[in-house]
Amino acid sequence: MEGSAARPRTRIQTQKRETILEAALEVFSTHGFRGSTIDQIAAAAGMSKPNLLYYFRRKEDIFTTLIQRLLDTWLAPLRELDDEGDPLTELRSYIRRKIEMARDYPRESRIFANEILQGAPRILPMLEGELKQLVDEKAVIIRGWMRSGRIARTDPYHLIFSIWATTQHYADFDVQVRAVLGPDRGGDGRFEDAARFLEQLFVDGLRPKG
Amino acid sequence: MEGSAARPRTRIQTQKRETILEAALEVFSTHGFRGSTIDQIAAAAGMSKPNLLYYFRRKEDIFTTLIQRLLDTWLAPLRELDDEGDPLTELRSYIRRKIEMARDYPRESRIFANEILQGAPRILPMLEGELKQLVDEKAVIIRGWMRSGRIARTDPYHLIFSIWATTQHYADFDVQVRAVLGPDRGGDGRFEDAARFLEQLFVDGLRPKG
DNA sequence: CTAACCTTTGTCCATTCGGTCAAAAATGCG
DNA sequence: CGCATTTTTGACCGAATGGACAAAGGTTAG
Repeated sequence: MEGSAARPRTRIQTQKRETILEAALEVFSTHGFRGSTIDQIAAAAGMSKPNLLYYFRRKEDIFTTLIQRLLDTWLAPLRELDDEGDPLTELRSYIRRKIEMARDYPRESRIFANEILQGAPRILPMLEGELKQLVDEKAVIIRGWMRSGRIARTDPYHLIFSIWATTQHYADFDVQVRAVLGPDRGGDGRFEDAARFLEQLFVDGLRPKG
Repeated sequence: MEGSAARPRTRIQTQKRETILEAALEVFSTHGFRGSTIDQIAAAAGMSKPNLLYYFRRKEDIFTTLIQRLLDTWLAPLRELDDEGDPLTELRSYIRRKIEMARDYPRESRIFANEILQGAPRILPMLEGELKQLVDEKAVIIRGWMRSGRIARTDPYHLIFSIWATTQHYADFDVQVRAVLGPDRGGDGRFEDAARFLEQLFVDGLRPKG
């Protein structure tokens, strides 16, 4: 049977494909799609290039499979934003979850950043579809909070963008963050500091006036 | 005489090197260093590959020359942050300048983003040197404003990071921003909307309490 | 055991890419 | 003009890369 079929049958296939995707995440996230080679991924996965190509016919198949799977994980925090909750608490939790993801899953963040930076040639449909739809939904919720005066009136889309930007910054631009903070402050504490700063900024910035 | 010498003598050399750097900015900013080819740059500059290599011996020489020149432009807005001015006004102007740069010079932003995403292999010294030094200076100023109670107490480094992140987001992730905003709101107005949102967020978020 | 199927590998190929080189063309100068 | 210097180009090279393929090695069920 064809190994690279969409639905792997055997346990060994599932497992090896998993190994490959993990290796691909590592490689793609640091070099981008074009900068990564099949050999690198194969080496990281501990197998030969032809063997890897038995499980995924083309380099691009690895990438698209990987990124499709990642998108769900990546959007999970926003999905959890709850209409029913207290607005400032909800937003604070969202920020905290996003910072934790930047800390714990920086590769996932970087792989998206890399792709989008280059014009999102392979994932534009996802951005215009799944992503836009989710953001539209949540923007309605946020606007509702604003209308009822529970947070300050502002643009919900740019609010979401700014949360994405500030939190993912600590994954995507980690080298720069550490370079600027220097050896003293660039340690593990930087995520906690960032979380505190951002929660303060957004909570104070969004607290309803008057 | 050797064309690729550090100091070009003739007018034609200066001019052609300029043409190459402009073309390189275009190419590097969309594909990153590794993803860009000398042929692409040569084509964009309207000359043959060997001719380009007459002016710059190696691909990396083009990149480092370009990025060294860009750094000054890129840091100019932060340099202008003035000790003497009114804190909130100064920060508001800084944000506005940065948004304008994201709108008018997105390629410059992307070239840095690309490089840093990949671990800043070619510019790490600049980040640890020039950049860190400038940020350290400005952090002192900002901390002074906090001490005197003119803005809320918080972490000046993360404040600067968050301004970078939010403003550059509109250059680096432009495709995503436009995809999410959709055809209606994704037009030219998005930068103005972003500027308004960010000024409000930071001014309200930093206004001294009590 | 053996036949059918799954997995792995060595080898090979066409293309792309960074870079070289020598020769040709253009330019500047006395 | 005539010579020297600068600029441009076509041809070429070795290394890297994505991918194909057939043969070899394993595994499993009857």
